[in-house]
Amino acid sequence: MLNPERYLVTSALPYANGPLHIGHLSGAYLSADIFVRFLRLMDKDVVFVCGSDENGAAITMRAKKEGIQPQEIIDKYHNQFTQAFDKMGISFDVYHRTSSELHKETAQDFFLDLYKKGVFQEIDSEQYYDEKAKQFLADRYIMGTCPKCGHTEAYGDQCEKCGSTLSPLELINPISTLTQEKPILKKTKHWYLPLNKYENWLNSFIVDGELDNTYHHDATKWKNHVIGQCKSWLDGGLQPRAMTRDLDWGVDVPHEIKDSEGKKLYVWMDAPIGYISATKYWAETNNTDWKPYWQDQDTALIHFIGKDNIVFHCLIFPSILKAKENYILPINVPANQFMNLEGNKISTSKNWAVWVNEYISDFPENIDELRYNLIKNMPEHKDSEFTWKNFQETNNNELVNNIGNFVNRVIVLTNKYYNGIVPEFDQDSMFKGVWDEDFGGFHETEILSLHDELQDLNSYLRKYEFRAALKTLMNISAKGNQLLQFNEPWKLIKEDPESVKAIMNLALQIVNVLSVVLFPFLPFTSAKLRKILNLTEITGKGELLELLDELALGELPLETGHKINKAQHLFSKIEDNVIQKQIDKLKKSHKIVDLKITEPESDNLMEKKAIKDIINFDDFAKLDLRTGTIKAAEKVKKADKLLKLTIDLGDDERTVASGIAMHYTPEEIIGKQVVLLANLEPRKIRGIKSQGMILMAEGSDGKLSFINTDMKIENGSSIN
RNA sequence: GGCGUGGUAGCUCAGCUGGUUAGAGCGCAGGAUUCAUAAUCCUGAGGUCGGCAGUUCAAGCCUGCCUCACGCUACCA
Repeated sequence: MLNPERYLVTSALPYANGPLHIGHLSGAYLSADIFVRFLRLMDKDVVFVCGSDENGAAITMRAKKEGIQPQEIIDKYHNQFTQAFDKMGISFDVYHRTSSELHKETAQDFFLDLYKKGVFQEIDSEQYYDEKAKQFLADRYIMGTCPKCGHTEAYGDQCEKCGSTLSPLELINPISTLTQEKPILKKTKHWYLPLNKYENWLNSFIVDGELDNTYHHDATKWKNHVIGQCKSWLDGGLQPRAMTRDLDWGVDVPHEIKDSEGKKLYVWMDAPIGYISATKYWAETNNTDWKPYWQDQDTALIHFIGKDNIVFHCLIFPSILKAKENYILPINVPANQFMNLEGNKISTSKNWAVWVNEYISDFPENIDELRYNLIKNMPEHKDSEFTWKNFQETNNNELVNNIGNFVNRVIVLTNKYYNGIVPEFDQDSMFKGVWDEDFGGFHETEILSLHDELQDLNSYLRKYEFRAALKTLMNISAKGNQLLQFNEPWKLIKEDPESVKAIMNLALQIVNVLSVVLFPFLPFTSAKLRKILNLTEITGKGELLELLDELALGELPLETGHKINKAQHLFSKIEDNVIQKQIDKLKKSHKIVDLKITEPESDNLMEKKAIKDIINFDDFAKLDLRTGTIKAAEKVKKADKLLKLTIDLGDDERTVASGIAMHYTPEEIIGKQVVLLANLEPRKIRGIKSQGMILMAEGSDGKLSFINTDMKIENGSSIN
């Protein structure tokens, strides 16, 4: 599709469960916004959709924790998101929400249609059910001991301590967080999308860019890490995925379907359809038809996301659309990697982040300055890093000194020499050119070079190379500075005022060009500059296309005789103390959480591990507990968490594999006295025959500690 | 351990299907200049392209092994 008739651009739906940080912006929103603004400048038909993802168990969890209704949570974050995106200049055509009726209908229609087509596999499985609360438990409503790291407060879907993905059935001692009761296993039915059936089809879509042996898109233009991750999944073989869950907050599985009571659509069947419902909402409010944007083959669909969403948007959602039939698929998914902050990963729970709403209130006049830095460091191909120091440097050295200064010198000189009137000039005037020094400069040839430069910028943006495009923009302004420096109009004005007119006119043309191409990147600065130039604001109605045409024809976009306004600074320097304050703030808030780590995680509803069922003395007597000393310890190869220990039990010696490598190094535990459960059935772990188990106490932060005797006691002593 | 992505000047990164003395921006050093927010312009220093081996007339780019970072995954009574 070389020249699509229209574009539909999406940004990942943010989850209405916590505030936005700069990582979100640099991942899925800024890139999409630049692209969309660019398309508008080129007079393309484009719709930019997004919205809040407001369903799922995590929202009810949070509501419960804060003691308010889920609706209040989603309203709070939805409003916060709307405001943050608006202030940051993210120019969605529609920002919708998945709690709306329109979305529910859309998602349900989708599901019902797939159901009627017989796409789903109905699978009965056993799931945890809370008899007291009379409901099936979502993964998030079950807590228990993580089978992988032993963390006692792991959720049914994930252990936040070791980060592993779990299924509720794996949890040891599961507890319902609703009632603190032990849940029972009960049969439940769910509908699965047989992704395995789409494997070949997906493979040619991803690897060759072909759909049913027909060209769809240029797969070589997709980012390596996107194709790489998809291939990795495809090579591993896809499994059917449940499209429904036993949840209490979300879109109901259509009631027409048997056994659908109490079941909700899972996020796969919910969030991406939010793009479609958002488009419908946009069409309704604009009195137009949504269908061409999702069903016409001449529409280019582009998903902007972070790397965590690749599989979702490249494999699962396309499969759903394929099953639905007559929907178009993305021509590209330019996923970004992650942005780190001051040497560490951005983390919401550790409060290591620059929050968008806080930035907005701390720097209400410096929105474009943040946009600039985030674009300059956008993690397009690998993880990148934001530092406040770098933020200050790019602002002071590039925005203020390069572009801001150039614009200012031109405006000041124009006002000084020509009373703010764009001067007429002689086309034959010659001066020192900046694009092609060999031939010397004529106004006309320089304008053509400027035109070429804009074409470069244009092609970078088409390729989603936003860093390179931004650099081209800065290069135009650097050329402007050279033009002034090479020709020194402040000297020349005395000897050759006619050439100065040509030079200044050219400089003004460059400034005018900047006011247009700034629009996708720094929209607020663009508007400010247009005011200084006494021109109408750029709104994205084909202005760049028009500009390119005029330049190619040798016409002057900024007409001679036009009167500009007085000079005004586009940017101002950011001082050290301001930056230091932000760094201090970041470190301080981080520390507070550090202290908290020793307390129970605030997210956990279950404060303490429940006492287990009563056992009788005989049960206890079965345990043979012995003291022992660690004689040797070594890391088990090919396993991150395992240590192979040799325990001295006096007259006996045991080999034990223990999952403590994340907590202790082999060196530091040799010689330590421990308590061993000596009559545990031996088990082979990673090729090692493990004969027993070391007793460990686990703190609420998940830290492990050896159980020890009060005083030194001989090895092999029994414990009662 | 498996899979994926990345490891290029002090910092942040470009380097297309392998082809002459490896590039940019920032920082640094020296010089020029004053219209401009002590801004600008010029020049320069600085890299055995993560390591080792191989394929080739020729490798930053291809192959193998190793290593480090990040992500997914596995082991972890």
